[in-house]
Amino acid sequence: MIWQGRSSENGTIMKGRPPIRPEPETGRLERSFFTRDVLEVAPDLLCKVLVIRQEDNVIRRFSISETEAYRGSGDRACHAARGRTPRTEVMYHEGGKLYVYFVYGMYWMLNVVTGIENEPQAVLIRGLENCQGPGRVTRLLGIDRSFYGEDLVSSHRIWIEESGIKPLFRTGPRIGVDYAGDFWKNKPWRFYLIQTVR
DNA sequence: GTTAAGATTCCG
DNA sequence: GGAATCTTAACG
Repeated sequence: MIWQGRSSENGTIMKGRPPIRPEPETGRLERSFFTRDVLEVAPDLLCKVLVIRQEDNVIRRFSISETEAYRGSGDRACHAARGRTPRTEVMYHEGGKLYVYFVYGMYWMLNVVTGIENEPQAVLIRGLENCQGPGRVTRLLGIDRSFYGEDLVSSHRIWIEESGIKPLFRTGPRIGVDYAGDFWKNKPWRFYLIQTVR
C-alpha cells in the first residue's frame, strides 16, 4: 500500500513517502549563539554538529573541525570590506543565517553569519570530520546558491546542534587571503581542531 | 559591455 | 607550478 498524505511542512500532497516528522531537535543552537562577535563564535563552532536533511529526507550529521573568522567592513580579507552589495547583503543581517558564495568558477563556500544587524561578520566552514577544505565540504553536503540566506535557527533542511564535546584547538593565519595585506593576512583567525575532550 | 580576480582543488 | 571555470564587482 502506498502512503499518501499532506506534508506537515508545506501542505503539498506527497505520495510514496512517509510523513516528515519533526526531529527531536533538542540540541539546536538558537539565535543568541550566533549574534555574538565572530571571534567568539568561530572557535565555539568547533565540535558542534552540522545537520543537513538531504532531498531524500535522509538526515546526516557532521562535526565541525575547522573554521575561519571574517570580521566586519574594516577587515580587508572580509568581502564586506568592499561594501554592501547583493552578494554580501546577508552578512549585514542578524547572526544565524548562511552566507553562501561561488568562487574560482567551481566551488561554493559555506559561511555562518554572526554578530548583530549591520555588523557584517561570518564564519567560513573550512572542515568537517573526514573532510578537509571548504570546497570539499559544500560538495559533500550538496550546498549551493539555494542555501544563501537560509536561517539555521528555523530551517528544516540545515541547522547546527550542540554536542557536549569540548574542542582542543590551535589558531593560525587565514588561508588564501594574501590580497588583504600583511596586517589582516596575519591575524590568527583560523581555528582548527587538535583533539576532543569528553 | 568588458575585464580582472578570486575565503580552491586537483593534477603533473 | 599551473589549469580549470564562472560569478561578482569595478570600471568605462
